[in-house]
Amino acid sequence: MIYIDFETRSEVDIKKSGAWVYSLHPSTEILCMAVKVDHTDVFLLKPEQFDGSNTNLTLFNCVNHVKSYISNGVLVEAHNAFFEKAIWHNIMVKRYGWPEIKPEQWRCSASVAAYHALPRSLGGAGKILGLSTIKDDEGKRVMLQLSKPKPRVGGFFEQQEYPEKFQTLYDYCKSDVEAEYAIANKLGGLPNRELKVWQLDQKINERGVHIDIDAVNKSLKILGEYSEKLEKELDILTEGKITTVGQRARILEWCKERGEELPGLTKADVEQALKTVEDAKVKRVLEIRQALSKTSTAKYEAMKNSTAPDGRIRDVLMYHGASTGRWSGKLVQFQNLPRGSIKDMATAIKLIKQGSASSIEMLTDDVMGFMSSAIRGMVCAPQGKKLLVADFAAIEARVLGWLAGSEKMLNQFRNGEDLYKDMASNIYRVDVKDVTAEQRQLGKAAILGAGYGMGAPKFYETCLSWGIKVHEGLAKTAINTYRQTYHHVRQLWYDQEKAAHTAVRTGNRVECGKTIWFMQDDFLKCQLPSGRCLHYYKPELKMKQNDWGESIELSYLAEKMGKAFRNGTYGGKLVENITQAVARDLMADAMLRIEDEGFNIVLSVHDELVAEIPQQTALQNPLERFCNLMAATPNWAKDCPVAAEGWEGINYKK
DNA sequence: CGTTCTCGCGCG
DNA sequence: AAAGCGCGCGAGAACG
Repeated sequence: MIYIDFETRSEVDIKKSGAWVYSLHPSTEILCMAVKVDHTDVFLLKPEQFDGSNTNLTLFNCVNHVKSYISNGVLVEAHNAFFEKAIWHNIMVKRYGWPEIKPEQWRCSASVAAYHALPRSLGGAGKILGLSTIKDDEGKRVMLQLSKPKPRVGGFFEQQEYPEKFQTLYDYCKSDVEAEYAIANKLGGLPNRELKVWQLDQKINERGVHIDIDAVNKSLKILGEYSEKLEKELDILTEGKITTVGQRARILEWCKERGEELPGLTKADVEQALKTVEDAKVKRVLEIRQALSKTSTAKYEAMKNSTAPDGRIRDVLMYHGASTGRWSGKLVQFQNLPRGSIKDMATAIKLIKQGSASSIEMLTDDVMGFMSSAIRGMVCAPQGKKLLVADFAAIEARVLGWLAGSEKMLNQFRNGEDLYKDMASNIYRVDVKDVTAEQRQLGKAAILGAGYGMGAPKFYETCLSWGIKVHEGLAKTAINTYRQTYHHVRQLWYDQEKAAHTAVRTGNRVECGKTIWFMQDDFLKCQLPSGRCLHYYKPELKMKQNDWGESIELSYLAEKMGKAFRNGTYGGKLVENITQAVARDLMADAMLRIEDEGFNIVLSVHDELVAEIPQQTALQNPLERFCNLMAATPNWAKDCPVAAEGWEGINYKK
């Protein structure tokens, strides 16, 4: 195994453009590369040494050895390998003529850390694992300094001028490789199945998602014109006291001065206030706040910054981004695109491409809403191709029913019954055929919300935030009805909590339904039906005083913003973790099957898959095949009622 | 002036 | 038997 780490510099902001666009830019340069071969000492190469010159004999031999190892297929590990891959392919190979490293040779220590539910960052993982080779803050500071142009004056810090800074950088680079090695030593690699999943993740990330960049540019123009207009109005309206809609404190203060006191400025607060506010100016300010608070502009900016010359954005999926194993998003976060309400996306995009705010204003008075709705459509199939999109139907509810062994719920899904209506009929004690649309809404909220132990007060709040009519008594009835109807689910909360506690207390292996809890090294592990494990680092049981008395709480070590803290957990939460994790495993399995059959996956959004295929294909009915592959269950979930449905088109939409 | 923290918002 | 959960990003405020 070879461990590597690059330090680079560029005019491009990697945070904004992503590693791929960064690595393609002509201003991007390698400052140094640290290499460790197995357990031998780390050595450092500067660019002028990449061809073997300017070195002593030892280093010269090292260079040649590493090149031949790589050509012979040795494994290469990096921390967040996508970055090293991009630099390798676009700079080491293209500029310096080094051999390509094949996809199957790469390993990533960050993905291993993430698999263990540890911090993804090198420093964070090293720190929480108690490794001695932790990152030095001074080194990091210097790295950040040397990696980008000097503030204001421009130009880079050069080695001749700042030899000490460069020495700090070289040491930092070498220590990063040592830290990477230490983490790899401590945690090992991914289990075989997960290695396959990670390799697929990399394939998808390298393929990228295609963007209609012309439409993005036109959208930015429209958004710019329109928000400028509204901000000007805001400025005039408030006599310069408020200049942007993000000025939370100023807005609240200004409203108060005019006799309209708001509890806050959340979406719901503003909606509520708009109903009652008398003052016309306050009303207009809130309207503008509402219109411009949409995150759409930022999304379009992010797309523009990260789209490569070939029209694709790469590295938008983060493997095992959530502790449950779900993917999370990067750069343009494609996991939280607004659903939008545009029916005819193709026509909407055509309109946007005409590029004028006024023509959209003629169509709708909610320009920002329209632009926000159109974001999904920026993702599109390139020339000659089309998108296949499919999603799992109510996957978490199905998995929960399956894990809990609730025959009632499983049969409802197998028979294609409407669970929401049935739930409503039980809550309101009316016949299923008499359930009103409004009653069904509450039934739906209960099915979606009550599965992980939510109590009546929280359920009441949740319903309100979803705009569902409810009162405290009704919320209580709904929660009780859910717990009675699906009592196996409730039982699962208690069983999982007990099993986890027992495993921590005794160190024994504890089977619980379809999962197995056990301790290994410093982790409490929960083995899922797929064989993958959930991880809880350094678990502890402690007495805790609650509203309802004293009880034993399970907690584990987590990290946020570089700070370690104990995260308490309990039955409902564990069941949620397991359910989400199993749904993710079904997705990962589907992805492997689908990619294997020649569909090119470009996005995965928890329960939804987007793939590209040529418009002309030999396949009879590609969409049907796609959905069938997605809904097929692996051996470990044979009796889990999974269903998928989809559509095909040029522009992505909901 | 740059970094860190918090809040709010979008999705599942 | 009481507790919904999982993310990332942008913007402003707070901090140093």
